[in-house]
Amino acid sequence: MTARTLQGFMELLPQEQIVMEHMKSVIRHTYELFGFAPLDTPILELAEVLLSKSGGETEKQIYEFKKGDTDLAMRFDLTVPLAKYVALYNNDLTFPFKRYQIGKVYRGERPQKGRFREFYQCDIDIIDRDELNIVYDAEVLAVIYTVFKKLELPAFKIYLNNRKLLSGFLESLNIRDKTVDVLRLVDKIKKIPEAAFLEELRDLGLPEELNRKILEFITVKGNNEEILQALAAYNIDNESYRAGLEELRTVISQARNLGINPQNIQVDLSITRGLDYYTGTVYETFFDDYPEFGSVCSGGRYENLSSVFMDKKFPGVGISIGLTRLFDQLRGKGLLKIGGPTPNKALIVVQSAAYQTQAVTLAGELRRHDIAADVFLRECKFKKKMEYANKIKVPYLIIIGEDEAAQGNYTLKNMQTGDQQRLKLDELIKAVAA
RNA sequence: GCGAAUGUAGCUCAGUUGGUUAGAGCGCUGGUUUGUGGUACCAGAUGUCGUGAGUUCGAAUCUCAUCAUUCGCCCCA
Repeated sequence: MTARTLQGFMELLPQEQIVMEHMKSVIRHTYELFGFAPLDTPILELAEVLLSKSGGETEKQIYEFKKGDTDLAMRFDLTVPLAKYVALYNNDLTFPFKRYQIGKVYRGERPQKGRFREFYQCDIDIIDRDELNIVYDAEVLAVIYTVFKKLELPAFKIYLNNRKLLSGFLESLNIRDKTVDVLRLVDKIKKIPEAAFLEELRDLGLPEELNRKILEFITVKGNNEEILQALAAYNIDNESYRAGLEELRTVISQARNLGINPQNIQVDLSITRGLDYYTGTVYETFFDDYPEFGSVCSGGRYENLSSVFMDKKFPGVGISIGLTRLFDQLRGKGLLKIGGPTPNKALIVVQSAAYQTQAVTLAGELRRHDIAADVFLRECKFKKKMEYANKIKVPYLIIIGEDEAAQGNYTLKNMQTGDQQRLKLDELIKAVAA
């Protein structure tokens, strides 16, 4: 029997896991800072629930199995479980309902770079009844912006668009029936040359003249203000188009009021998102210098979250950080500050077993002062104890030996600088806590 | 689901037209005399060369199969 881990499942060493947990904690705290409440739903659900609103692609990738007579499935994302949750508890929830959820989701697809079968999604969503204020679409941007800033990530941009613009535009060209196909193609524009894009449009049976217009429309360049102006200049007489433009304008201006640096958001009309339940604003986040990472955070607005479960209307807007991908790609580029494999601030070592009692007592004292500390208990040469302390990269080493015991003090060694000093208990605690 | 590539020590890899006991660096273990690590020096361990079969006097090297991994496409975080 050889030990191995399934492909597409991430497993980390302690020094990496510590960084991962830190990122999770920053995300969690930021989400709560914006007033989102925590939510946890089961990893397993009835298959019929998870497959309720999905297209063919989900069915192909979802892990599904039978236990007894029950058809079960592992959650594919956190949005469908949220839809079920809202349908189930809407009478007990207070709207607008803001929730966050950080959890693993499962997709049985072929693992590739940045693609996992088990990965963390860190979702936020705001759900309301009947109508949801458009300003929330800007708030979602502010949350992501704050998280990325706090995580000290490389330069990034949140690209946004409004689906109503393109669908209104296509409607005005009288090719509304091709909307889904065109959207799928638009999503690929960054990956394929323009000629190939035009050819694929031609394959849809659209006339050359329209195709040029579509290409021109989705590749409008400029800063946010310039793009908004260009969109207004199109002067398209279509209700959906006008609504989309107005929404986009509001989101941009409110984002500024929320304190987002305009450098970090960019209107991009080629962002459409594959998932067909989005109806308005859509988001995707990329790093300026690492486009190959793919989108590390995306989402959008949907008009009707729980429609498959009930008649009431619940519009929402949400976004999700793909934490596993984010972590994996940053690690691959050496962009993570990976430290030692221990959360300990101090390690206590004794010169000989005779001082074990003092060591254990001191550890208790440090922990009562909220200082993560540990006693090294393996009996070996003192040199080995030093090597251990060095290897786990613990910031402080506390030594107890004959002299210290006699004088009733401790030797505190800063492992980074090598400096050491003799301190009494209260001085020691102060020095380590600093 | 479709297409392509790659499998040699824990990791990254070398291994010359098939030729004897398969190598390097990093890491790991021990040591350089007993209260001090990170540097240096010395020594050491670890491989059924992915697996199975075939060709050959002889295979890490050639052929086939198989498994695994990786990279594209599709779709997505």
